[in-house]
Amino acid sequence: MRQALLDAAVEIVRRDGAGALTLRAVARAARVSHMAPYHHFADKAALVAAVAREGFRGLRREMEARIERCPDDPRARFRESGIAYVAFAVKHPNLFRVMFGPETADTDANPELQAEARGVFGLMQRLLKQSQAGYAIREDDARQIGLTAWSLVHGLAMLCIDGQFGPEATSPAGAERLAYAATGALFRGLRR
Amino acid sequence: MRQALLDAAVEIVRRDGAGALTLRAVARAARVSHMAPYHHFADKAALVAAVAREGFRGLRREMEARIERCPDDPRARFRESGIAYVAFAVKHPNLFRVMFGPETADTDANPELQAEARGVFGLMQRLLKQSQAGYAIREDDARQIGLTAWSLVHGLAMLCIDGQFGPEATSPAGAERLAYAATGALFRGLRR
DNA sequence: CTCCAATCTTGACAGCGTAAAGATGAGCGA
DNA sequence: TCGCTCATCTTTACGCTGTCAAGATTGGAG
Repeated sequence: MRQALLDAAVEIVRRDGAGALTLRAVARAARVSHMAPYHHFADKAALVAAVAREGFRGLRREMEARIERCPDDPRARFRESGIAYVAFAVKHPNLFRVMFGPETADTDANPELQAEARGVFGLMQRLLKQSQAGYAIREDDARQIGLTAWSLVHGLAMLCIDGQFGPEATSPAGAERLAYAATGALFRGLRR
Repeated sequence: MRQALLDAAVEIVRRDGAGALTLRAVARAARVSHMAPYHHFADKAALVAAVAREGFRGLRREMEARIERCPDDPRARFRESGIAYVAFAVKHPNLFRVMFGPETADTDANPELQAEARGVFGLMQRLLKQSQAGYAIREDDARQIGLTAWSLVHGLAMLCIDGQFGPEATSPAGAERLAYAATGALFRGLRR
């Protein structure tokens, strides 16, 4: 039952955005009374947090699937995880916005959600360290570089789904092209 | 009157976040009936867009003020504009979230807001071109580099105010330190 | 069989965005 | 001066929302 409600909530967010995510709409989709969800989620914020958690799990799954394409090149694995990050955002923009939306942000009271988010960053961090072990990346402060890389792909993802880069960036192909170029620039640096 | 309503709306967002932004609350703050705002804003989305526009103007003002610190170093000016971007987000997190929030994102029907956003990117783009003219940055596809830089500072700003970097990143000083490090990494590149 | 705890339902309330219609009042041609 | 017009503001009302309170159902432990 809880799973049915959660599935319905994710489906609503996917189709109509976070603004359409309503406890009553979820209850209707699950064909129960408008108060039934309260026996599985404390309040609306808890439901939103559960949706976000589902999103983080999906993001992590797609990142892990993608880096399996190149098991032997640590540097490419690190880079591809970032590409997958942007691709996920463009493929599931509404879900991505919920994952980093204001309803979710102040939920410091939700350690499970925070753990899931840290898991994504942890994956990138692990890939970065493996890249450094392969001597393909300078061994500067690993955390600082990880933060920089995360910021780059996160900002790219956000601006893509906000349409700030134009409509061509909202397609997976266009977004991935941008992500390849941006991560390449980060690897190389901007100097001549 | 319209300005009074808008000021009240900005104040509410600043203090209590976008969730507290309500047509009726704005009307109460301006001591008018709950329907008076409709004679100045078509609907709630228009009010939110106006608040976001105000935010973009403030962001641009802070960026322009900051780059005046170093009028002679084009490369530093470009970099400082990015630092100011992150600093603004941390200083006005609720406003920043409205500027890039979902209510604002789908408002492609609001060309004024879009123009204001493009103005911010245009400023960064201009500073980048001036950096290139000074031969301190390689003259690759300027738009691509601009997009990369914008993504980096935007993602850094978002993750800072989401608390993903921990509490120390939510202070202006901490966020600026992160922004210096991240932009430095982008300039230098990550290779050894 | 009984009882209890978990689960679900019904009903109510205030707050929200917004539609419809009435009130107010300043500006202006006669 | 009168009376019209139009922009502005108010009042009232509707359906939607999240949530509280209280009753109904039901399946398993004693």
